[in-house]
Amino acid sequence: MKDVAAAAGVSATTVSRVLAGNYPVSASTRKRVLRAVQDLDFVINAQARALVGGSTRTVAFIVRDLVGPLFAYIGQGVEQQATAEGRVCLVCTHHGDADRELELIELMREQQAEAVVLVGGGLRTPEHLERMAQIARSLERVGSRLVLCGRPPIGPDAPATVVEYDNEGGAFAVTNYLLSLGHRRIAFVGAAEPDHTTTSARFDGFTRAHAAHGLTVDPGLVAGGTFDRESGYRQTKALLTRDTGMTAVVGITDIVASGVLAALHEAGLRIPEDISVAGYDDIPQSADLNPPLTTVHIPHEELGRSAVRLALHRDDYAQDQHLMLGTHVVIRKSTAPPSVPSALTGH
Amino acid sequence: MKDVAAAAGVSATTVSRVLAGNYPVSASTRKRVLRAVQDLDFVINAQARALVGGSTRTVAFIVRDLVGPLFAYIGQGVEQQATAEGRVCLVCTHHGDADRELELIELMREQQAEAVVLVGGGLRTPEHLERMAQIARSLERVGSRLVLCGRPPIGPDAPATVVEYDNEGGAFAVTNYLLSLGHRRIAFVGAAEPDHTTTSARFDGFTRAHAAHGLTVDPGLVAGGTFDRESGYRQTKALLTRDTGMTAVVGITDIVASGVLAALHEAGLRIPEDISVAGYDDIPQSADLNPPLTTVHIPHEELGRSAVRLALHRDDYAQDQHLMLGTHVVIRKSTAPPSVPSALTGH
DNA sequence: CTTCGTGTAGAAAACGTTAACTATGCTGCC
DNA sequence: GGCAGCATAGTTAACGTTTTCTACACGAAG
Repeated sequence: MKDVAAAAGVSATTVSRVLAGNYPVSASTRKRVLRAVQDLDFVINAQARALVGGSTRTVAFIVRDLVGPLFAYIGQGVEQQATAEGRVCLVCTHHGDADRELELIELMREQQAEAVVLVGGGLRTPEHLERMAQIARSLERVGSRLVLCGRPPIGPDAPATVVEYDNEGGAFAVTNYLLSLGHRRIAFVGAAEPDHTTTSARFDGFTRAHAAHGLTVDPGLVAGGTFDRESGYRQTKALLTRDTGMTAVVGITDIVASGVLAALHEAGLRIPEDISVAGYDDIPQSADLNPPLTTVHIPHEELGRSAVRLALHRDDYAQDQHLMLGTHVVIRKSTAPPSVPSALTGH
Repeated sequence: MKDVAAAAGVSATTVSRVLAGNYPVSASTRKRVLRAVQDLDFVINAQARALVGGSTRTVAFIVRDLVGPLFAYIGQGVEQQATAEGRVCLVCTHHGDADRELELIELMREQQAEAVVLVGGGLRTPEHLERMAQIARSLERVGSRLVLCGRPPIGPDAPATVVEYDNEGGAFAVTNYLLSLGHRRIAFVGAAEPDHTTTSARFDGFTRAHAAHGLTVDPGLVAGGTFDRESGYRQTKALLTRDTGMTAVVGITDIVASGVLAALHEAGLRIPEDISVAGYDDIPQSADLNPPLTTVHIPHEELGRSAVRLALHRDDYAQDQHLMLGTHVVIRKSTAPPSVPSALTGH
């Protein structure tokens, strides 16, 4: 910048003012400065500006993986809103490791991010919650803001913005839909990690729908596993060997459901004639699966956008730092009434 | 940091040294400092450190969209390698706007990113190439590095790291495969934007394979469109109304191919019995399409990792700043010999 | 007993920018 | 003509680190 100032025959302050445009500068001076900026191909140093200006104009988002379509869509929302608000985006992945997640938040605190958006579900043990609350307070102290996007609040005292969706309600709705079709033996694939907010909320909805129909969930129909396709495939294989009498399967995720579908196809079962399948998330490619998948829609992008919007304008939205967005079932071709409902009901 | 120093009864210099660990500090002093850091919940200011230390330890990657699975996988590679090298990742999207892409590079120059990775194909007009070369030089001047990931080099004089894959070769191979099966009327969907590197390379491979069989491409079988599913769907609809006699379709992208499949299904055509379909990219969900898609595999993640590795260690890999990774055809169920090959050959 | 080296600590300058303050030359008014 | 007020530009300090240089004490060697 000194070089530019010298080339234009002015002081550094004037250059700064021309670039920022927040102070009157005469037209001729402005022209000379701009000319020098061009000639020297000068760009401002964002670090130095942040150091004195107070804000880095940076939003961080921390996500399980870049490749999971759900995360990608939420991430897209975060990025778009951040860009729209003139911010730059930092991104990190933790691959499902809760401790790594905390480390990353710390790293983002060093980076002085204006907001740190945690995308997707997370661990919910008392210790982890306590550490998270502490981190939320640490962030607040440096003027940053913790944002939970797709995850329930940490606690009443922790300063955090929360934008979640009705996870449990969606699971209730899709399970209820299957039950209404006449299914009584519904498997749930992907129930491991009971301390994970997404897992527990979805399983709770599954259970509550059964209860609403006066039924209890058969533990033999509950399979564990992780959030990937491979897991859905393997767990379904295992279920099939056990002769559970299931007529429908709910995958905890569309990705998991695609593994479920693969295993069922391999076993020669027709979908939905022989067995119904439902997923969760409504990722775009669900419509292209074979058959197109019945699932629960989440307002992915809106989730990400709101997260950033609320966090950056938290003075304007002061009393509104907890948003719950709705979910709804999307019925496609992978679900139908069971073929011999009465015969199986009493199983 | 001054607070920590005061709390520990030492100077700021000493605190810095304890944290950096690059200077001998007595055990007792270290303990006191660490204690104060804990008590005050201190984190270093990355901006200030970057300002004096010279490096921001930041890698930027600029991508069309976060949600395209191809980009996501390459991005994943970038992020992983950057993290492995102790860097932090900045991400931006340009949604296919080439000018916006240039703006973003400029923005990343302000951010003093150590490397700026451009993911995916791009525009290739003379003017754009010239501006790009200029930007590459600008980046070099501030110690940063332009990295082209999945795009051919700008020119011999532009300082850039290039990690590309054999785009044209893959298109040749998959087209050649269809021709070998006996197809003679092969449509190409997604050929708009002829100045786009990805489009032109893939179309060139398509053309060259025809030439190798002594054939020329019928312009009536070449459909335009963009890189999304909707475009594949619409273009295929249009092709179907024109009675082209096509027995196979190559989608410029797996995403486009999924739209092609949808349109063909809707028209009541069986795949591959009535018509074959191939895609490009081998995104993971291609295996779950109906039917599983024959496509061209790209080493997505390796592409991203190499890009970062080469850029950050360009003194070690000085003479090796242009890498070309291989592609290969993945044969699945969406392709088969044409049902009445001889009848259509002479079309 | 001086001198030297070594281990540890601090002071001061520097990084590139902005903000608060100060200075200069005009214009216009009494 | 003197002076208030305004438009424009410059000076200086500050942001939070690291780095370079300097300082001090202590033990060992001559």
